[in-house]
Formats: sequence, structure tokens, C-alpha cells
Amino acid sequence: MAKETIAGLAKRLGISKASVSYALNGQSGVSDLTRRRVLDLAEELDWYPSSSARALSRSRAGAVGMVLSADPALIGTEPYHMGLLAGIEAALAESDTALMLRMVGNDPAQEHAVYERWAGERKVDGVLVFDHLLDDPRPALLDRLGLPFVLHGTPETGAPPAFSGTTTDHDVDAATIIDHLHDAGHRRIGHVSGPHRLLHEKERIRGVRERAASHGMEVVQYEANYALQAGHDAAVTLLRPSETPGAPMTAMVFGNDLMAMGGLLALRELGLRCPDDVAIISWDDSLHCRLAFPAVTALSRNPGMQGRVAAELLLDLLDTGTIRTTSMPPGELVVRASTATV
Amino acid sequence: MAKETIAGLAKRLGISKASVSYALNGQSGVSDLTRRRVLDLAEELDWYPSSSARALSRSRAGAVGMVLSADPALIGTEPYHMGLLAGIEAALAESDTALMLRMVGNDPAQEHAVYERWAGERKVDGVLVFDHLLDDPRPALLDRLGLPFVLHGTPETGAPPAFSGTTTDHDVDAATIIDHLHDAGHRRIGHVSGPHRLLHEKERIRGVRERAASHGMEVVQYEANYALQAGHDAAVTLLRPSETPGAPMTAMVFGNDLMAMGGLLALRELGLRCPDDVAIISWDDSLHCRLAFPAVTALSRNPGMQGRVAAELLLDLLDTGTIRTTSMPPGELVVRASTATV
DNA sequence: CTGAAAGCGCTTACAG
DNA sequence: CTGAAAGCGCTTACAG
Repeated sequence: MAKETIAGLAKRLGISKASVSYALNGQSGVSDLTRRRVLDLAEELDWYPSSSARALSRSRAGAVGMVLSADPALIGTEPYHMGLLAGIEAALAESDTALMLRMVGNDPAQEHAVYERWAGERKVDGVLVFDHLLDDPRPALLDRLGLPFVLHGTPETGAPPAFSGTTTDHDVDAATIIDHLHDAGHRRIGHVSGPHRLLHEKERIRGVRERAASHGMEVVQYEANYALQAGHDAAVTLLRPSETPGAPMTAMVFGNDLMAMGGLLALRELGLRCPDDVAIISWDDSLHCRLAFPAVTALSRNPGMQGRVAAELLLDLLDTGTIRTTSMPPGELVVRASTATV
Repeated sequence: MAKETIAGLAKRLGISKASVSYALNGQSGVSDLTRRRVLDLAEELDWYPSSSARALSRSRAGAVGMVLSADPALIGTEPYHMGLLAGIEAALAESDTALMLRMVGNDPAQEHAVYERWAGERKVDGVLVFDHLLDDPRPALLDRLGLPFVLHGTPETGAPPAFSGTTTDHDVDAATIIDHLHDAGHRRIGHVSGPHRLLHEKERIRGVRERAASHGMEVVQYEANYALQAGHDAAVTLLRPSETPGAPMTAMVFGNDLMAMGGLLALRELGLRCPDDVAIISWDDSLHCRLAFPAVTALSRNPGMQGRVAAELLLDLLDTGTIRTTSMPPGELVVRASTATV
């Protein structure tokens, strides 16, 4: 059986290609009867219009892109990004939009190169971008390329947004975490963040510092990179007695689940008990936190929902050109054994 | 700046579109000088040929598809599939082939519908398919749709293969696991497998049974579904004294890492110690196994490499039409505390 | 080695 | 409401 085309259907039905096209796309210009006959025949033949022909004539790829940049060895260990991906995919599937996925290393140049390529080839109609950086070059790059985008995790400014994105109130999340530790009696804590070039880490750090100060708590900041090993090393460094003159540190906040796991391993090595000697809390929840021993208290941020919202912003931008910003609900603290009061 | 096209480049250079096309695609039919001028101009303008125009005229989408079917709630918790995905993506990127990703629930009909759609729209040139089922309907479906595919994890038959795929010798893997447990002194063990409708589980079960028999060991089989809870329930069931008349079961083999984690949780609830009372071993390695307490002995199968090989088989099939089968190297046992001899 | 032309399979003004 | 025709931006025989 040769591949059917719209011309073939038209011939079979004795009508023009235009009528078939109008009927398929739900546009006016065909009688109800004709439309029915077209749809019935397409159904019967299991026929769908060619996506590339459609893309070419519509100047629309029908796909959006997402590049996941991470250490290749770590890919798949980051539950937060996988949750995002699942949410994004679900929203896109509902709108018949395909998802083009690329994974690159941590080098920003690779990510930029993918955008240039996609824009040049008109392979995708828009992209989803993650983790707003300080002086992030990507918005300007994407504007220059004419590639619509949504930036997941962008700062809330008073002004009307320059591009679409999702925002999170990190002060609220920081308060949730710090208040919980304060209530449990902690007065001197460590905060192991992700890289400071990430805007949201800057905001979290400020939120933690200010909330802690309001309680009269002391915070030691430590910059790390979200890897398990980094969390481990941070804990070893911060908990070495020589590093903490004065009162001992009794709790540690980790910027993600993997670092929290690393911190937990470090405690074991150091012969410290959790939560008795040091309590641990993670800024991301995941199965790792649930399965750890002791299970780790974590801020649950619902990545699936966040991905869905980001995807919907992008679809809306592509359909209507509307630039807007949606704020994410605050995270919910899942209290587990790692911060139990003794 | 209006979007450049191949006609624009031709005009600027005072040559025909055909020459530009030949030059870009590395085909003969242009002088070296002309080719250079074309490539230089494209580079200077940051210009790439339109993927949809190319797809239409070549009748090739330049993309392959992959549908991940899993419980939406579990997506992202399955490290094995994420590792596969990373390996696949790496191989495809090297061949300038895009990856179209879809996630659907566990209902096979949804997966089939995606294939029908992709084939009808000629949206992808081929697909990667996972987990060969008993009486798997997918090979016949894909053949009917004319959609080339590679089936990752297909049985090794003596005959020339009917389709491309990767094979694994589950007998060897089973022997690795069983020998390890035998060496550690276990004589009566539980084997918690994934669903029996998966061909590779059938093969693993047979492999375990036969190897254990050769050592005079006793095996109790239990069918589960790869979820954490299922592993938990399996352990509770198998370790309840009433279930194991006679000698107690001293070790359990779990079909994946999540079930092994569930098993570990169950042991804690039952007041049993690991490895002292019951040893645990997982057929997949992952960060979960490494972080568990005690850390769980696991068979490492290198999913990234497997994904890469599967993708290369598909690319080869698309380029040359070669149907072939590659066998995966046996897994390597990573021995950890969960099977330490006391 | 180069150019003019047809073709890939749709969509969409434009006449009727 | 319907049909003939141009156009989307490439690729590829076919002449020269």
C-alpha cells in the first residue's frame, strides 16, 4: 500500500485537496457532510497528515525543545529534573506538541549551541529553560535567535516581565525550613547551597540568613554544586570542630536531596548521629529522602506540577504571544526522622 | 532580518540553489571553491537549512522516538530507564538525530497509539522499544506500520533475527548472583521478580532456578511489579514464619533496586537485621543501592552503555537497513554490606 | 561542474 | 461551499 496523501483522499472522495484540509483542521469552508466523509475516511485508513509537510507550510514545527544540562554521570540521579520532565511531557502531549530532548554536559556553550541549531533549523517552536543564572546570557541569546522561551525559576520583579517564566517565593520556603529548625531548638546551623551563580540560590541564601537572624540564630553558609560528594565534603568541613569555634552546629540545610544524602554519609563517617547530634533537612524531596536512614525531612516542591505549569506557559506563549509569569505555590515540609527532637 | 533560505544564499553567491544544496550536504557536483564559499557564508550568517523542508524533500524526519511507559507517579524514580535515556541521547546527538520523547501510563494501548500516530505523521524515522513481552504485539504492529525499530532486550534465538535488538544472557547474570549467595552460605532464598509477562523475567527465573538447583539451594519465587511497595510486600509475605515452614529464608534477590529498597524497609519493620538475618541483593544497581543502609549488593548493568548500543543499532538500521542483534556484556556484581558474611 | 525545473505533502488566499 | 493554484524551503534527477 503506497502511502496515502491528502491528494489521495481528495481523489477518493471526489473533492479538492483544500476541502480535505479544511475538514481535517476544523476550519470553516466545508459542509458538515463533506467534513464527516473526510474524517470518516481518514479514520478508516488510519491516516494522519505528514508532520513535515504541515510544519513546512505552517512554518511551525509542532515541537518544543528542552535541554538538560548536567554532569552525564549524574543524569538520572536527579529526581527533581525527572519530575519536571514528566510534568512537561504530560502538558505537551495534551496539546499535541512533541518534546525534543537533548542532554549536554555542564558547559553552557553546549547548551547555547543547541539553541542556535534549533532556531536555525526551525526544529522547535520554543524552548523551556531552567535555572536562572546571575547575568544569564540565555534570554538575550534566545531573543536574538527569535526562539520563544519560558524560563522556569525567574525572579519576581515588580515590573511587567520581559519574558515568560515561573517564579518561586524563596523567602517563604526559607522561613518554613528555618522555623522548623528553630522550633526544634537549633540555634546554630549550616546551610549548604548550590552554586551562587544560580539566582534562586542567592535568594534562598538571603531568605535563610534573614529569617535566621530574626530568630537570633547563627548560619554558616557553604557553597557546593548539588553533587552527593559535595554534600559529603561540606558536612565534613563544617562539622570539624576546628571549623566551628564556639557552640557546635546542630543542624544542616542542604540545597538538594543528593547533597543531603552525602551529608548523611559524612555524619556516619564522623561518628555523629542524626538527628541526635546533627539534624538534616533537604530543600528537595525525593525517594532518596524517604528511603534514607534516618529518613530525611524535606521541602516538597512538586516538580511534576511545576513542569506542567512551565509547559503551559510556553504553549500559551506560542499560541497567543502572551508573555506572563506564574508564581509557584510554596513548598510543603515533609517532616521525617532526620529532624525529630530527641 | 528576514529568515535566510537556500535561495537567498544562492542569489548572494550568484550560483544556483542546487549548488548550494550539494555544497552543504557534502555531495559531489560543486567545485571545491564553490563549496568553500557556500560553507563560509552559511557559517557567517549562522544559517542552517530548515529541518522541515529537508524532512519533506528527503522523506526522512531526522528524529527517532522513544516512549517510556510507566506509572506516572514512578517516573523519575527508575534510575535504570534514566540511564538508558542518557546513553541513547548521547549516541543520537552524535549522529544529528533528534530524540522525540513521550511518556505514557502503563496501558499498552497508549503506547501503541503513539506508534500509530508517529508512523502516520512520519514524525520519526524509527523507534526504540523496551522490555520484550510474552507474545509481544509490538513487533508485528511496527512492521505493519512500516516503522523501523530496535527492541532492547530480546531473546537470543539461534535463527537469524527477525528484527534488530539487544540481547542479554540472563543465565550468566543469574549465576553471578546465585553463586555469590551460595558462597556466602545461603541455602534457601527468595526471588522477587518483575511481572512474568516480561520475557527477561522468565529467563531470569529459569536461570535462578537452574543455578540454585545445581548448588542444591532452594528458591521461592514471588511475582511483583518493580514498585517499592511490591518489594516491601513480597518481603513481608516471604519472611512470615508461617510462609516458610522448615528452614528460614536467609537471602532475597529482588528484580530491581526499588523493590530491594522496599524489602529493606520491610526487614526493619519485621525486626530482622540485614545482612545478619536476611541478605539482600538487587538485579539493578543505582544510587539507591549505594545509599541504603546497609548498602545493597547489586548487579551493575551499565544502562548508559546499553542505551548507546540500542541507539546505534537503530541508526544503523535506518542508514543501511541492516537487521542485527548485539549481545550485552554480563552484569558486574557490586558487593556491598547487604550480603556481607557475618 | 552548473542551472532550470519538478517534486516532497501539506496550507491558504483567491476566484467562482 | 468548492476548486485551481501558489507557496513553504529544501533535494535531486535531468540537461547542458
